[in-house]
This record gives sequence, C-alpha cells and structure tokens, in this order.
Amino acid sequence: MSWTDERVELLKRMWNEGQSASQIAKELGGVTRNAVIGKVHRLGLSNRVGAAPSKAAKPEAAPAAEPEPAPAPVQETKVETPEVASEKPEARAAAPAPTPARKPIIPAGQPLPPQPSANEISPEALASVREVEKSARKIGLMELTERTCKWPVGDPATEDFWFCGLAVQPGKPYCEAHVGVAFQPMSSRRDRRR
DNA sequence: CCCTGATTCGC
DNA sequence: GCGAATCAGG
Repeated sequence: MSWTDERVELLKRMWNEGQSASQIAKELGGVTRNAVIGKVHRLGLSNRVGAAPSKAAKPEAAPAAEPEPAPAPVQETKVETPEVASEKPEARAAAPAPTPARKPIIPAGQPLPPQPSANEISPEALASVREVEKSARKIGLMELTERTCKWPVGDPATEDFWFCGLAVQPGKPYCEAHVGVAFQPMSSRRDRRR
C-alpha cells in the first residue's frame, strides 16, 4: 500500500477528528499504526488541533557532547490549519444523528445495556457517573466502536440521548468509570434496595 | 495486558 | 519517504 492522495486525505481528516493512529490504520487497511504515526509526523501535523496533553517524548539523546555546530533554528510557526481545504462535494453527507423528530415511543428493540435504577447504585458511584457524564464525548449511536464506552445517558426517546464514548477499558464495554458502576459487587447492592 | 503517540534508523 | 522496532507513558 502506498500513500495515495485519498489515503492521505482520510488520514488527515481522521487525525484531526481525534481518531487514534490504530483506528486510522484499521480504517485505511494495509498499514500499521506505526505507519500512520510515521506519516503523521512526516506531514508535520503531529500536534492535533485542539488540546495535546503530550508528555513530550524521549528526552533521550546526549544533551551535552554534541558535535553539532549550529543549534538548528527550529521553525514551526505554521501550526494553524488554513482550512480543511475543499471537501469533495460528493462526500458531503455526514449527518450525525438525524433523530426523526421527537417520538414519545421507543423505536425498536432494546439492545441497550441495563440502565441501573438510581436507587440501587451507591451514592458514590452515582456521583461518579455524573462526573464522567460531564466529560463524556457524548457520541451518537453511529459513532460507537469496539473501543468507545457504550454507557447510555438520557432518554432514548428524546434527543437528549447519547453515549459516553470515552475510551473503554480493554475487554469491557464501558470506560473505567462506568465499568465501576456497572459491575458493582452484589454485597454493596444488597440492602440498598428500597 | 490493553492501549497511546514519539522517535530512531535501516531500507 | 517509509514503517518496524523501540521507547515512554496511561
């Protein structure tokens, strides 16, 4: 596989969307996440648009004894993206969640995770979910992947419904915080019923 | 162990 | 330019 214009464009788009290198690699196919990361760097778009908590990388290398003559003027003032350039008019149809108006009736089957009743969750855990819900990505059903927290929030019958969407705990359907409230020991749940 | 991005360096 | 191997960290 080679980096064709289309592939590079998809890479750029996904990277700017905050997708992980491995996800992008999976989407592209034929490349590993290393390839994606390598390309990202070569394209000079390592630091993503918004926030980049980056913990720096390798402070390695010998700070001293450097035969290097010039300090090498680091020129990287061009960080802002002029514009996402022109989009293919055809590929313009990314309606997130149309939500066919408010419908007081619940659509179809209920493959949704069990919504724990508030009165059988420990107060601490409850506070925890509330906390997480504030930082949740609030993704729609369509954005769910194998590694996004599938914790539902809100009423599916309303537009005020979304999924947590944070990174799941490997092997689990939920993020760390939601795994915590979803898998509570029987002991703590007993005696809590009203 | 699962994952993340960053860097190096032979190709 | 490319990306596997490796590193550093969550």
